Amino acid sequence: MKNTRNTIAKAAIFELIKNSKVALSHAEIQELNQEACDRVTIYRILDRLTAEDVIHKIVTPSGTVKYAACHHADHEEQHHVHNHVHFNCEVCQLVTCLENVEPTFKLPANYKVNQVNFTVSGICPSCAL
Amino acid sequence: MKNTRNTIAKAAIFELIKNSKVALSHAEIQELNQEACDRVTIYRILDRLTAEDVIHKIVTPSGTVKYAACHHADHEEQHHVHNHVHFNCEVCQLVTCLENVEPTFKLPANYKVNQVNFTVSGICPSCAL
DNA sequence: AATTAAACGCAACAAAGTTGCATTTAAGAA
DNA sequence: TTCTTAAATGCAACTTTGTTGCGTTTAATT
Ligand SMILES: [Mn+2]
Ligand SMILES: [Mn+2]
Ligand SMILES: [Zn+2]
Ligand SMILES: [Zn+2]
Repeated sequence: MKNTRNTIAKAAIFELIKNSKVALSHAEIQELNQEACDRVTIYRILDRLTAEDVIHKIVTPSGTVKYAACHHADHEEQHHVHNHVHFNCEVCQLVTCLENVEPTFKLPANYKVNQVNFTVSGICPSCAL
Repeated sequence: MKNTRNTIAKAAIFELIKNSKVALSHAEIQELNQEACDRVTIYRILDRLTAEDVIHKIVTPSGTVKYAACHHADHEEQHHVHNHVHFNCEVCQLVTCLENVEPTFKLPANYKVNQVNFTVSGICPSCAL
């Protein structure tokens, strides 16, 4: 694996994502980070954190990209598959990892799975009241 | 429901999507259509066809948006839920609807589902050879 | 044929993401 | 500690993707 360095910006952005109860977009991260580093740097840090498997990328049906921390045990698996469901509320727009909801499905023969992206959109319990 | 008209451009684009074995992006559609109409018009037609439920939108883990024809029986349901899996090959980049693969999952109480987007990426049978 | 709102083209804009390159800096070696 | 070097950053420029406003065209109904 290629060498990776622990920089201030990387640590700060990881903290933001780890402490958030909901998935964050690039724009939200930039704002939360008080513009402490360049937009481009954030893109690159997000790519690195994703490659290191400490955060994962979520793409909603509307096309917006968000990031959330991984909650699997460290180094438990070489390359974790994020097969849990992400819920995207159409009202509050928040995206949450439903870590306990893991869909079961069976692909036809000879398909090799590397990554899954399960996103469900609708209305979350808070907005349903 | 709002009035919708059958224009030449709309019919042409629907044909392209219907006759394609794989899901198509906006850019691919524009090229296949020989630039016969404006980019903006294509965006609007895709929105209309999606609203009419004759095509559906697929967002891949890499963030690219594609469209595929719906294969459910016409008017079978008021608002069809596209709960089948889409496979995105990392080698050939093609996105295919696996109509027969419908994951089962159970959300916690009080979540209302309106739409799902299940995308699996990896290596397709053709590229695995 | 007349009417009318849907659809269109075009220009301008906005958001999201990428690339190249000079400069800075984390981290291991001396 | 200092030296070394490739990783990481900032900045500018650019591309790709999608949106909006508005005047004109056109499908569909009367
Ligand atoms: Mn995870
Ligand atoms: Mn369908
Ligand atoms: Zn909500
Ligand atoms: Zn393939």
